[in-house]
Amino acid sequence: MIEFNVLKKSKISGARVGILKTSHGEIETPTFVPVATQAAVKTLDSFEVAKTGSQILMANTFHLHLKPGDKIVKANGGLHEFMNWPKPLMTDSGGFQVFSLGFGTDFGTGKILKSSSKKTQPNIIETNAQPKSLRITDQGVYFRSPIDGQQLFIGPKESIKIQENLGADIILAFDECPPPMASYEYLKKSLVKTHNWALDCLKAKKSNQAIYGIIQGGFHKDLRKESAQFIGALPFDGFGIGGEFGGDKKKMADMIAWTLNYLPRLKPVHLLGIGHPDDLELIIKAGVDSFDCIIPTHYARRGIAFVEKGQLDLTNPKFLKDQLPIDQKCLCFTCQTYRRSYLCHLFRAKEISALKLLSSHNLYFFNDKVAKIREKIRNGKF
RNA sequence: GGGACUAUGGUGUAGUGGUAGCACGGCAGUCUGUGGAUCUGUCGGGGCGAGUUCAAUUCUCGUUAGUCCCC
Repeated sequence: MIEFNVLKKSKISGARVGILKTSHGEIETPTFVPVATQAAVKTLDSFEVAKTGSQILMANTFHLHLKPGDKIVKANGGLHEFMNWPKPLMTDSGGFQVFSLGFGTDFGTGKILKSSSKKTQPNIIETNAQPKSLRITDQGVYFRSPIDGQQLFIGPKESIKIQENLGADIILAFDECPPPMASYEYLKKSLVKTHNWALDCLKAKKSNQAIYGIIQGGFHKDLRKESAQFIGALPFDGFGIGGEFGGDKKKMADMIAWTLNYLPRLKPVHLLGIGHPDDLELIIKAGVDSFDCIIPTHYARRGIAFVEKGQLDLTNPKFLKDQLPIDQKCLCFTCQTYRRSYLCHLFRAKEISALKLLSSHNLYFFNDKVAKIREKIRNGKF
């Protein structure tokens, strides 16, 4: 179980600071949640992750079910013990992976539809369309294991069972993350599915883990409202907001704020999979308490370093002569120890230590940025 | 000193008397509930000098360089 207390609400935005108590410690909110899909933040061990100021991680039901198997994790004492991370954990339900494996693969798209994309026109996925490699039914999803091809099925009950075996502090209801180019009718029908699955998840859960219900609805205000009202009325411990929100970042923030209007605000709200540095202030002002995103670690592996004024591509040879740390004001291990020139060399030489050093910096940067925002909220300046 | 073989983008290699292809690489994009991935675009080439021919990277000769063998 968790306990959530809002300590201060901003008077100039929807932002708020709070404390989320779990049996593995307390989390200051709003907080960034690094992604540890396979029970690991890529390139870092749990001690290194802790040094980046991370308070909670998010592991993945789908991936861990396939490898090594949730029963293996359970036999090893659960996720906390397995990965030697004594702090709070949450697990994603696997719903997003269904999208990613299905329509995401078919259309070569992420969940966010880029306006510049010509291949993926909106409204091309009609009500009864199915992705090529899996089948989504009212009960759940049939798919083939990407590992050995065997037929598998995950529905709300299965997802909850897996998440109980994994043993995170916070688990998520199994939802359908609809493709961004889905028609209105598809989204409406998908929403019914997600809502029914939410009921099934609550019914199936036997553990004392906290569970968040997921709100969908795409970029339609009426569907977001309907979803928030339906899910918000159920006895969840918190809520997740998923899917995409349409258009630009401003519209995204407006849609999140709109959705929050229809949720009970005494419970924590997590925004799923959003968190580009340009999004941080917007989504916190909209009122979310936590959000996960692969960007800091994913971009780190491509050589993109986040700094106060934007980002640096450390694979660019111009940095070979740059004696400065990544960010002069940053107190992370990497910035205290190494220069841009050396990191640039490591990236260009494809040394794996480059990925680790930059992942560490980027996570520190994100956590630090959010910590500073918390401070501003406390001081009434945000 | 004599002989043989080879010479094509940055690297490794195809092929051809008429527009030189592939892989890797470089550069630029892409990336939001994970892709060290992928994808897209782009850069870049027949050692040098003669000859034959309408046309030579291709055929011939010379030259230079490299590799190997012999003395």
